[in-house]
Amino acid sequence: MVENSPDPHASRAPYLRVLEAVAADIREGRLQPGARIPSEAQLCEMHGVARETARRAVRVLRERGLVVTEWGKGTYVVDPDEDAN
Amino acid sequence: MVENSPDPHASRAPYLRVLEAVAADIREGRLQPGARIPSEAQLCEMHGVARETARRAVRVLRERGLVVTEWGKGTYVVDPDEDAN
DNA sequence: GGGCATTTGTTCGTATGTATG
DNA sequence: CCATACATACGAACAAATGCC
Repeated sequence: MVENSPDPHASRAPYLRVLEAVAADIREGRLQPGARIPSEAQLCEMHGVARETARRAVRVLRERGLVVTEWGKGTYVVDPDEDAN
Repeated sequence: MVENSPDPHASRAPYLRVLEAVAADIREGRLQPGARIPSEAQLCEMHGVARETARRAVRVLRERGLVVTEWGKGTYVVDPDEDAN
C-alpha cells in the first residue's frame, strides 16, 4: 500500500536517497565487509546534503545492523560471517 | 467552559507541559544556577514531543530570564546572584 | 609528548512542508 | 486563515576520540 498511499514526505526524502545509495553499495559488494564507508562529510558532498541528513542515513544503517560506527575513526561495513552468538 | 479550572498538570498544550516541567525543576532546585538543562533532543524524548515544541518551551524560559542559551553548547540556568554587567 | 587534521558526537539556530483544530 | 505541532532538512559551532607526523 505504498504505491497508492498519499505519501506526503516519504516519497523521496534526501536521507532516504543517501541510505539507499550506501545500502546498495553494501548489498552489491562495492563496499565489502570491514570496509570503511564514506565519512559524513564525504556523503554530504557526494549527495549534496547536509551533515544531519547524512548522519540520519548512517544512523538507520547502524540500526539495521549493516554498519558499525567507531568514534573518531569512521563507520565500517559489518561482516555477516562474524555473526558471533 | 473551562474558565476557572485550576489545572496544574493539566493536559494543556504540549509546549506548556515541557515549560512547566523545566520551570519546576529550576524553581525547586533540581536544576541549580549554572546547571545545563536537558538538550532540546532530550526534552523531546522525555516529553514525547517534537523539537519545535521543546524549543518553544525553552524560548519562553529564555524570555523569562530563567535560562541562557549558548550556541553549540547548551542552555543553562541563570544565576540570580550574578549581576548583569 | 605535543600539535594538527580527520572523524564522529552533540547542541542550538533557522527554514520548509504537512497535518489538525 | 491561523496557531499549534510534528518531521525533515540545512547551517554553524563546540566537544571528544583517533591517527599521523
